[in-house]
Amino acid sequence: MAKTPAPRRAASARPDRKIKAKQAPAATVKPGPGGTRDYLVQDIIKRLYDGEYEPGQRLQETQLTATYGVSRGPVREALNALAAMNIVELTPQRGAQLRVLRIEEAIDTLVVAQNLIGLAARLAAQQAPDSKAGQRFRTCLEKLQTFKPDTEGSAFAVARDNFYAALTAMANNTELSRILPTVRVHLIRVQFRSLLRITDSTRLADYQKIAEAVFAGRARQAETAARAHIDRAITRLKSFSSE
Amino acid sequence: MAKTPAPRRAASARPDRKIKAKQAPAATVKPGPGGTRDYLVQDIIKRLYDGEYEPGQRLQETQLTATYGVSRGPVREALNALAAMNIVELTPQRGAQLRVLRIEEAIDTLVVAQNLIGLAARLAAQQAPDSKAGQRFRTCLEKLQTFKPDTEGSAFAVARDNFYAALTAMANNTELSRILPTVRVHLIRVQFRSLLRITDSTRLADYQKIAEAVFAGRARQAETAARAHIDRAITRLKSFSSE
DNA sequence: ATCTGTATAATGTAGGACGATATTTTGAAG
DNA sequence: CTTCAAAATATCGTCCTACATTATACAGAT
Repeated sequence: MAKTPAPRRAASARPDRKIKAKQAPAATVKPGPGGTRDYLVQDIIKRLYDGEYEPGQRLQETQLTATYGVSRGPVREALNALAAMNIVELTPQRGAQLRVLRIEEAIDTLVVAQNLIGLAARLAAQQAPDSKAGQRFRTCLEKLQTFKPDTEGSAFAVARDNFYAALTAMANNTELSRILPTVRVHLIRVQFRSLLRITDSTRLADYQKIAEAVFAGRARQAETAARAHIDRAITRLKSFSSE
Repeated sequence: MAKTPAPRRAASARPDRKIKAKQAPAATVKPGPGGTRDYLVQDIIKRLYDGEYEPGQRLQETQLTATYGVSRGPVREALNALAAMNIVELTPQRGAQLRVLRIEEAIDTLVVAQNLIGLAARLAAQQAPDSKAGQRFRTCLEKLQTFKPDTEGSAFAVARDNFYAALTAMANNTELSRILPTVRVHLIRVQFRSLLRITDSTRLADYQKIAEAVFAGRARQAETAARAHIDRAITRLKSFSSE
């Protein structure tokens, strides 16, 4: 095995990887008081999804300061927020590094997501299907079904996020609403997209099944369906981790 | 004579609650580089457990700066970290306020905690009991048992935290280890101490039962025991919320 | 070649400053 | 006297500078 080492600072160990320093000064952003940190967080996530930043890349305060035209204070706060979301890894005196999920960690995340989303489905099924949240959930499902089964890209990702968000909202559990968005399932898709593609073939049917159980008020069945859906991804990843 | 310091943003919504400012200068702390923020977080939580801070109290940066003898930077970072843990509520331009849970929110939190801790117990039971994490778990259990059944205060809270942390560590799921500490079950105890006291009578037995199942490798039983333990608190709270 | 000490770079924190904003207080109008 | 509006005040959000601490890189010694 090659060294596992975390190339500490400047990837001197692998000078090959030239992470192109951002070039776009990004026109100093100033969305208003209190919004700077959130903007940084959102933008860094966006760039990560867009491939502009890649897992493993180090995020240096000075560099971010220059990129966004803000001072170190908000930058540090944004990095702390990202660390709380498990998107970056903070090491004392070493700064922030975009997290790279080992496949085992991805499985761990999915296992937790499986439980929480299963819980959400169960709770949602116990709510009135015709409530405002229920109707929103129905709308999100229909939106999802407008996509072809093999659709890729951010449009479907957004629709899926909305689907889960609506499911969570319908569950009507404040703590669940707080905690579920911090489980960064999407990071897994960013990193393991190719491995998971196959499991996507049945996803629309899965969503349908979950929704039907929810609307029928069958809590247990809704939970089972949700868990089964995520279980496909887990199984798929496991088959690669054991190789 | 100038009137009392005119509390700036006195909780206008509830002016009744008299909050006394802390007085202990707390001797400037300097645990080393990188440790300042964590120390602040831990100490604020500790004071909350000890009743020195109470839910609803506002935490002002200037005041914390004076109390701990650190600058605003680390204070702000600590407050952000506490917000990520849902211990304080941050409002733009209004600062931090120790969170007050409505009883329904407390129940929501316990429901989520029930699932996650149940998951932790199940996973832990599937691990080797003699592993390093297993031994640590055993140690934490023994430590817990040294407390009298009706113990109150931060010492027991810390021991219980360690117990759950050890259980989680034994579960060997990185995502669970990240997410479970952000579910602040103990805040509920701080706020609803009187309502939950009765359920405390059996807690030591509950912990024992969980640990036994874990060490015996009975995953299902471990999960059930963990869920049952938290279910007591949920039931208790529900009986008050429906009144 | 490996080890060791120094130089360099980046983080962690301090402290001061200023604009923006929420709250309180003051003042005016009814 | 009550109600509403404007001024006063306190606190937050951000910027800036500075310095100590610490990890890394590099050069020199063994």
